Amino acid sequence: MKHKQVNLSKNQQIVLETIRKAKKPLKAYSILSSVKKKGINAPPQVYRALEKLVEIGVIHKIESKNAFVDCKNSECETSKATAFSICKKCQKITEIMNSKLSTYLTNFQDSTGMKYEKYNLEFYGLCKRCKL
Amino acid sequence: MKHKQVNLSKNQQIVLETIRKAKKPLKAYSILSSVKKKGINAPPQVYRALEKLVEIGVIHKIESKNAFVDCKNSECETSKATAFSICKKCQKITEIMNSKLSTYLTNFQDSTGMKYEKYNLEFYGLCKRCKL
DNA sequence: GGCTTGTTGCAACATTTTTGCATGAGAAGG
DNA sequence: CCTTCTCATGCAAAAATGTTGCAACAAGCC
Repeated sequence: MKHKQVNLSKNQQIVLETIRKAKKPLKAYSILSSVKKKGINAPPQVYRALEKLVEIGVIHKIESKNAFVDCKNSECETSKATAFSICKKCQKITEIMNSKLSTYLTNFQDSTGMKYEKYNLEFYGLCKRCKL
Repeated sequence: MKHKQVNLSKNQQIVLETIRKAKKPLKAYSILSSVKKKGINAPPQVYRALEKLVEIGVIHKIESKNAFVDCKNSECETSKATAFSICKKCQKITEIMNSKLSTYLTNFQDSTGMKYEKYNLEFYGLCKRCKL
């Protein structure tokens, strides 16, 4: 799977690297402490990088966890349609890539006449391993 | 529409009342300042009440906003399946009650074999009024 | 009464996120 | 080559959000 490359600033690259190397979603301060050795010392530098990375879609924010994961889906250029499964026990988080689901949700229309541009869906449950 | 009633403690009732009277989602600290006159003075009292209220399903948390709304749907006894639309401009938030959607999502199965017990979906866009 | 269980109140702390401002590096245009 | 503009940087500080721990209280029950 090929990673997307855009013009990222130095800080953005460092933060993105850190998230990509992690096996699980990272919180902002855990990112901060990881990147201190690389010269990023203060929260705003991390938050600014995260904001940009989310905007261009290379990472996603897990809203219910305040944590960030990299997007494994080379198709999604912006984070307009995201879905995750979250194991309540081991906290494992997986991005759901299911075209039927995304088609369904992207085309979903409610009764209020609102036009949706973006959605985020988070499922909770027990993963295969924890279910035993 | 009838409101659910369970054995709520005093603080839980106060917090729930406050949320029900509000026309929009309330943040925890805004609730706190509203209820100071009623003798709730510190964050834990509010957070504990919120936690319980979410658990029994009478309010929901809008994860991407850290805000709480009361559940208008007398059917939903626990907050196992929630969907909201959020206007990016006016911030108006509406709970989506659509049985097709909830059936679809409740029965959704991804490829990892995980069993979902709960989901939360948040749509973003422009509401009818802001679209003009 | 003594025991348990759950709620309350609160101080203190921890975590997460934002603001504001001064500096610096690089592009665009004269 | 110099100015100007823009955007990224670095950082202090604060604001906003959420948690822990503990002491007290109240209600039920044997």
